[in-house]
Amino acid sequence: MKKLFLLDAMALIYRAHFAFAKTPRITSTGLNTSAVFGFTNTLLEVLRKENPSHLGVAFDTAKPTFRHTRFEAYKAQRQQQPEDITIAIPYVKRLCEALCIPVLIMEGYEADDIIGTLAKKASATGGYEVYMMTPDKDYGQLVEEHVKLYKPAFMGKDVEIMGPKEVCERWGISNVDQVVDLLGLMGDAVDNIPGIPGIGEKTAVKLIAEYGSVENLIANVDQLKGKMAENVRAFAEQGLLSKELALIEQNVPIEFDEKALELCEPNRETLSALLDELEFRTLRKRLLGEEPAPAETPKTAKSKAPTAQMDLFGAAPVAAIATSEVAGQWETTTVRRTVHDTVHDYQLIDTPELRKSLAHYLNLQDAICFDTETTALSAIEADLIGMSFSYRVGEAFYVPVPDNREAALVILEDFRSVFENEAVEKIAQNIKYDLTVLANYGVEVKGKLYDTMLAHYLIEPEKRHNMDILAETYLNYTPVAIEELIGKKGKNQGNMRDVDMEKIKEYAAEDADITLQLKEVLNPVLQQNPKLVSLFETVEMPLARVLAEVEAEGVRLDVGFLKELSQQLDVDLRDTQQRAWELAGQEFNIASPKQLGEILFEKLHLDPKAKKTKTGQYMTGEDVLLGLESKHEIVRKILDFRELQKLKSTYVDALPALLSPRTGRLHTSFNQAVTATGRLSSTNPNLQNIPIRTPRGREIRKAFIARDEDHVILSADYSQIELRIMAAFSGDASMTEAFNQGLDVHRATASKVFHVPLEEVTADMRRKAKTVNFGIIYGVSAFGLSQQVEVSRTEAKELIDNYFREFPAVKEYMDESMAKVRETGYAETILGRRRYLPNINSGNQTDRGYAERNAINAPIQGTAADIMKIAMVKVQDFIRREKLKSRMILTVHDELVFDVHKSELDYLREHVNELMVHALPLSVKMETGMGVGQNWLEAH
DNA sequence: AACCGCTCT
DNA sequence: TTGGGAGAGCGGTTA
Repeated sequence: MKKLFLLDAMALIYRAHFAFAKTPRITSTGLNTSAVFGFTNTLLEVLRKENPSHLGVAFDTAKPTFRHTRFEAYKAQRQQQPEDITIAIPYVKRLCEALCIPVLIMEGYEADDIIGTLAKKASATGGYEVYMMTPDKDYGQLVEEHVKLYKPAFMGKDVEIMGPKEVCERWGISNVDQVVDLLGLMGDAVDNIPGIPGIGEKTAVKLIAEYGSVENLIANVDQLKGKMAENVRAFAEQGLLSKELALIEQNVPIEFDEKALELCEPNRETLSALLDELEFRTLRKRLLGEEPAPAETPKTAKSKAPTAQMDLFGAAPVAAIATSEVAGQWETTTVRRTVHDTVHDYQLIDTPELRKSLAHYLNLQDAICFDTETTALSAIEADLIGMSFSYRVGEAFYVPVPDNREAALVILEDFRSVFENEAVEKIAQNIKYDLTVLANYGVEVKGKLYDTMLAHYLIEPEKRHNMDILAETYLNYTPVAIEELIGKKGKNQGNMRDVDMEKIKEYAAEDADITLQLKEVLNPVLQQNPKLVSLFETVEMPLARVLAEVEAEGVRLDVGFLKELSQQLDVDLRDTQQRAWELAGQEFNIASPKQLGEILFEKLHLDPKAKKTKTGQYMTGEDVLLGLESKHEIVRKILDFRELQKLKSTYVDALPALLSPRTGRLHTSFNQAVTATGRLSSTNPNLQNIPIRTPRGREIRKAFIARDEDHVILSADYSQIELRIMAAFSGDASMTEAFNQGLDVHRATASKVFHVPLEEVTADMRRKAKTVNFGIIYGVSAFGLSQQVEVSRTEAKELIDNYFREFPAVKEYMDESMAKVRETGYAETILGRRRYLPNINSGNQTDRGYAERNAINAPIQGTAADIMKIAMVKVQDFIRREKLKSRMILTVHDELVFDVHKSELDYLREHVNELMVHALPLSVKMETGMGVGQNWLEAH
């Protein structure tokens, strides 16, 4: 049986383009090659894995198709094709030609019509197994016994091959022809098929299961009720049209030329030139087996181990350890990987002798790279499956760890000396995770730490920092995906324990190897900026250790209290909903902004000029609703409902579910490499957004309690840290003075701006001044300010003008900040943490404005983060040094929270205050606020 | 998956 | 007259 692959170039190009959206591949000449690269990889993967006998690549034409002529609206409002894609298409065509693959184009038809037609023709000959390669779902309609849908691997998902059975199961239909009925109802945003409003996938599947087709559904519309019946009636024609649009043409006047589709030899010259132009170095090497210029292999740190001869297959570590008596027991696998064309040597270390020998050699190194394999994403819950080590590029070792905890501890003992060796630097990607896992097995990792993720965070704070992306960007290498081992996420995700040892070894060892290589590449970049080196070594790396400890400590949660609160909220919620329904005169989903908007503005006509969002929905945000509060009783009910619903679902019900089964406590996870400014973030759960503003929300803080009767919660927060930094950076005399004299800075500001003595400042004046103070930090405009303070635009402008007149240095500082960014391209904190703001020179005023505000905010917010990070490191050092029973348990941007043993309260409070205030002295002094209580609320 | 809305500093 | 202060994460709805 011959094997024919038909590729939908357009769909694959689009997919590749968006897959690389966050970190596009750019050549030295500025050409974005993401789409071409993605497509090429997909194409080569098929050639390698599937070994087709025939292959063709179909494109759309730029000319209008029969769909355009038949349906005017078709693709009318389809968004403009991204420029990078337009540019990519000719390259993809050239690539196909160089690879001797026919390019299938037919004027007036789209790629799917061509593929549909050829698939049917090929299938009719009886000699072909046809695979249509595309991520598009509408191809489902073409599937038959020997014509299959081939969905390429994507974002960790495996390749998926769908025959008629799979397609029908996927959509819950009885016949693949019904795919078009489904699309007719639910529409398809990508292909600009409108469908029927209000019908999504779920509903469409249900309706087609019952009625079989769009036509039959329309004929039986009387059996439907409510909104659904209305929609189907009103949009019946659109539904039929949509179905027709979704139908793929299978009679395109195109010949099925078997000879032309046969695979043939690439044109090496054309291909070589093209790959050079695209700067696809690895691909070039792999396809043509030659390099334009010998690429330099990264060199590892100088090793103390005996250096062995490197042969082509890099058997160095075998020789290196051959001096030991266990030589010969090393099970060496040397694999020449076709995908990456990389030579490596990964070894399985699974006997006591091998482990001891490995540990011996690890202890001789200046630096080692390691990684842990575990059973869970959450480090707190994870069981160790194995560890990998590497100290020379291309060489790595994998040590499996048994399921049984006792046995696991025995193995860890073999490596305790290594982890606790102060003289050996430890390199890892996201090292906090590994520290936590090992700590749970009683192993403390000592010595200098080097986290490649954090190094990259300092180099490129706004990019992504996961290892796979770093490897692709800096090593031009695609590592084995974890999904290849345990499958995609979801209910059927496999357990790493069940995976073949050889595969785990390759995967795990590779991670250590790659991480080591990344350090070799990233560190020189970091070293170019001495301030970043210092920030990395004295702040970020020590902090990673601190965070691991804080996370592992966790917080005690009063579950009984939350349970009661939940029941109370439930009652209140029902009441509020009932009352809102009565006031609306009908039941509706209050949580649906869409339905709510319709009730408020179309049924109750609360605001004739209600604003809509860009997606055509009424805006129903809190500020809008507050403006309507006096118009109708229902508005208050809706605001109440929203508050209750938020509290219940996001906090009261969610938090207890996240308690650790192991410790019974709540362990957040701090992310040290996500924010653009240097702040930390907190997830699973986010403990940095626990309510405090409203009385009812505040209650939730009562659930965060001290560990027992001998402990209390201590909260310590920096007072006005960002404003103090602003005062210090600008050198503004009166603001500095206000702080250094310990005045209420907002009151002092009001006094100046409104020209009244301090004691005559009213509450309202202070409120306005406070808003301006905050607004300034963010680079506010008059309009934005007027919204916040609820004053007229004129008054807001006056306020700002007065402000700048009274605090001229602040104005100067803001201008200087922007000027500096215009000149250098980045904003910088006091410790040299950078944020790149290329849009500061953009012609687009929205983009430029955003960059300008960031030029002001980033150094301030970032410096506050720097200071807090230093304080945390110092405070934790103090707690360790003094061997206190008290623990740091949370950090919320400018606040630290402790679970304090009562006997240590005064001592700790005093030192925490000192360490925070003097963490990084500025010309404006810092102040803290401290509070103590049985729970987090009382501590404020 | 995108959006809307809402929580925090 | 519409763009119109910063940084985050999460739950619910909708398509």
